[in-house]
Amino acid sequence: MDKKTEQKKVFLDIVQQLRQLIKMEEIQAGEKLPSERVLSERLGVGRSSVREALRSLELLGLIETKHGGGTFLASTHKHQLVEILSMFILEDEKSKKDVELTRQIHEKEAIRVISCTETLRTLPVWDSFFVKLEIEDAISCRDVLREIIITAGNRLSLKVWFQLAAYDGDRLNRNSTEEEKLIIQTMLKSMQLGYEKEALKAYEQWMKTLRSN
Amino acid sequence: MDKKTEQKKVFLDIVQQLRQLIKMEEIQAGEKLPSERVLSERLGVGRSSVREALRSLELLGLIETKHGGGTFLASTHKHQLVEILSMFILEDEKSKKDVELTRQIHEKEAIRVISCTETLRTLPVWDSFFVKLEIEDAISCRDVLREIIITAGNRLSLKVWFQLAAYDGDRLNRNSTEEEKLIIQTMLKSMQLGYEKEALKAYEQWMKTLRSN
DNA sequence: TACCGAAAGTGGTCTGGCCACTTTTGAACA
DNA sequence: TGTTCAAAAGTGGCCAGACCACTTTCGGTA
Repeated sequence: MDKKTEQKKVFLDIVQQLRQLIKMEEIQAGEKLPSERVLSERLGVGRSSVREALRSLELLGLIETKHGGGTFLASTHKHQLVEILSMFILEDEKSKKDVELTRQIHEKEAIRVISCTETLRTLPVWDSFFVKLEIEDAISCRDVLREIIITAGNRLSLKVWFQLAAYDGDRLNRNSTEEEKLIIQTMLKSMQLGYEKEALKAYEQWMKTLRSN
Repeated sequence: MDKKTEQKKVFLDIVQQLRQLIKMEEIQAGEKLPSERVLSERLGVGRSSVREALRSLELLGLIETKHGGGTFLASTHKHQLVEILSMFILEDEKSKKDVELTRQIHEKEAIRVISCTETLRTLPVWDSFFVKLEIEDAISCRDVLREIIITAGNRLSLKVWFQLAAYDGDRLNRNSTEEEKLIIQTMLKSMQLGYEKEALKAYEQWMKTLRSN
């Protein structure tokens, strides 16, 4: 059970304790954490060790710091993770392609899940998209995909997706063209009706269009 | 260098410089990095700042440190990432289920890719598994899945999978029962022949069996 | 009541020190 | 010549204290 209670490194231990502290004191996203000096005293460790732990979490994007202001629990979607990982790991073109493909893996699975789940595919939110697609000018690829992934209900998959989507954000954030909107409508319609195959087919077409633009 | 010294955080700057250093000096995975004191001097910053950067990368699993020995560029598959993220984000049962589902997303996609790709599904490696399944006693679920993901060729997907697989490793590392071996054979055979549907069906059955044991 | 400036609080960074552990070195030994 | 092993050097782990830059807080003045 306590598999790693005998942590060697203090800073890893602090990461653990920080987690407990956040849970105990019910610190919500965006709220302030105790100051470095306070943490140092409460946990009985040096301030530099606390900083090592905090900096680690910051790099992971789990906390944010404001010089002179304090340390705050991050509001989810601001992970530097992919940026850092990509700096070290992904450098060639093949890797960039991998990022895109991996992102699409999660997107496709979400479409499958929704198509096959009565309660999800009949959600009113999809109808709202039809309205948006006709009325609003600014609908980005990302908006639609995000809703899909969120609805599919796998939070971890969502998290991975956010990171990957942040990586080649330019293309995703661009507003959709009329051609794309049509494809999106087809896809959503198929999904609503539970036509998994058709929905995925439309999705593939959509991605193809995105690449060419 | 193009130092964009907009009062950015030194430790983030160090992370960048570290990356360049690794690239410049062609430090390979497993090889040693300069010591903290040397880095501190070369980069013209305090040792504590260097440590904050190194500890961050350590938490990400990009480097490994040996007390008294030195700091080493990590040999890929040892990312603590999921563990840390899950500590903070995934705490309930639902989340554990998410980990499993997310892992399976990548596995299924790999099976699809291989099934649909002549050059991949006809690889001799699959035949070798049939022999192994019959002769060797110790074949773990993980062995088979890993080969599948590797063959599919998406390195990022592989990386994500490694992390997720590490998360609930107990079940994956266990040796396969005779029943499971039969299912695996069915799956591989279908995959070899390009029968995507059947392969996935066998896969689902396999996972179901795993859960019940 | 509204405003402003000083004080307090907080993160950012550096220095220097001590400890524990690993690797290297070199001298004694076989 | 080759081996062994203990001392020395190298390295990470951790802490205390100091100073700076910035933000927030708070009390007094207009």
